[in-house]
Amino acid sequence: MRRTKEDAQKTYDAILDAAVGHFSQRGVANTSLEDIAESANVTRGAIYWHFKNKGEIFDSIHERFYQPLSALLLEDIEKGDNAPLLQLHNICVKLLLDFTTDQKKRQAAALFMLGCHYSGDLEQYWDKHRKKKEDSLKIFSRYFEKAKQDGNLPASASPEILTLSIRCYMKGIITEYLNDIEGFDLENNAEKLIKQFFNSFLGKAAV
Amino acid sequence: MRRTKEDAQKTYDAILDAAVGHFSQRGVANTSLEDIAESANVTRGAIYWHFKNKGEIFDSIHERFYQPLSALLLEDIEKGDNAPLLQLHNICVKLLLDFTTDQKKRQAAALFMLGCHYSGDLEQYWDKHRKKKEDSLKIFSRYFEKAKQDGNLPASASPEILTLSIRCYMKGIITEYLNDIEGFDLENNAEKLIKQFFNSFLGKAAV
DNA sequence: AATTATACATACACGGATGTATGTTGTCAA
DNA sequence: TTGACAACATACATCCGTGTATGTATAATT
Repeated sequence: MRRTKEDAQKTYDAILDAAVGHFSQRGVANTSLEDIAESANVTRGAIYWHFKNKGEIFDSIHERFYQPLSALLLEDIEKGDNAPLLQLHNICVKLLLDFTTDQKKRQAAALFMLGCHYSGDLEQYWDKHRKKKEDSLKIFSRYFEKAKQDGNLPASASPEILTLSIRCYMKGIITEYLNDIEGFDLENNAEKLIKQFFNSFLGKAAV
Repeated sequence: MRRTKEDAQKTYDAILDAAVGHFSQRGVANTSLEDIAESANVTRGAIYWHFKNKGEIFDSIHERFYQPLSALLLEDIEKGDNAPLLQLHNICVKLLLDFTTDQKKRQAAALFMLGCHYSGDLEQYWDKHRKKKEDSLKIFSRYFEKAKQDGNLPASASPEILTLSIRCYMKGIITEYLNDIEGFDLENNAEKLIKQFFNSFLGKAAV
């Protein structure tokens, strides 16, 4: 039954895919390794060969999910558009609309935003995952600081509050959507919701 | 060992208090009835006498938490202020600040917003709990509809989008706060964040 | 005052999940 | 071609949580 390296990589990926599906739907704690193994068409033996335990699967999923996200954000900010607020507006809309089409992203987001309690076995990953999250969120603040420097923010508007605000807003939209995907028409409302936000400190013509 | 009615009520409450603590901190699935019993200074026997199983504890917590919340919102809207937007602004700030002082509300919110997956044993409560949530959220829309009728909204502003927007915003603020209570200075930022929202369709002088 | 039902504590039976130990087979290197 | 090791599958031991059955003392009932 010994497979080639590519075969092994396939089962590795299959295990992660199966895990993300179960984790996002039922939560990490409610998912047994047998559940994952069955969905991946392997046995628990395969899982224990590739991973130390369930926590390591969880952490591997996090890496696979956050790396492209961080890369996307970094790439966008360094593209250096000269209209940072419009740029931020667009990437927020893009991020939201991505969820409507990409099931993998939906599952991963549901997992890390709703499906996991960093307690017990997962507690050891809390600091690590939080730092990665903070790094991504810091990028958001750069858009506002840039806009402030360019004089595109009202003097009364604070980049710090705006950063916190858009962060919470995005989080709320995503979690409310993920909580009831059928009942939340994100596809039609994503841009309206984001525009609503940017109207709060800009004239409507700005976006 | 047979206790009086009031004694029984006390252990009932102690069980719920203990349960909400564990549930919010470690998640429902990661909490055993033994954990709850120990914190409540009883044995699992007491729990099984008062509740059918863990799911029923979970549901009882929901009732104890949502009833006062719904009542508060209903009372406020029927008070019938003639400045509905200011009224909504104020109650949003109040709801947020409540979390900074009331640990019980914090725990309950953390439980239902972060700590539970309505799968397995809890699946049966999903519809019921979602309907209660929807009922509370409908109240939010009444503020905007009232403001629209009074002509206090720009013609371009849609009450539907505004309702969805404030709902997501509040959800995001609360979940981000609960996710990292130490790192999120809600006490100082609650009003700033809410004002930030209401600036989107009112002059800054309005609030 | 005797009985009964209440409000639990204790004890037990069971399944299910985990982790490990061991078996098996194919692959690749020498 | 033949070890040797990689990539699993299988089998086993153990523990933990649940649910229930039973025990028990006391409050309420009569």
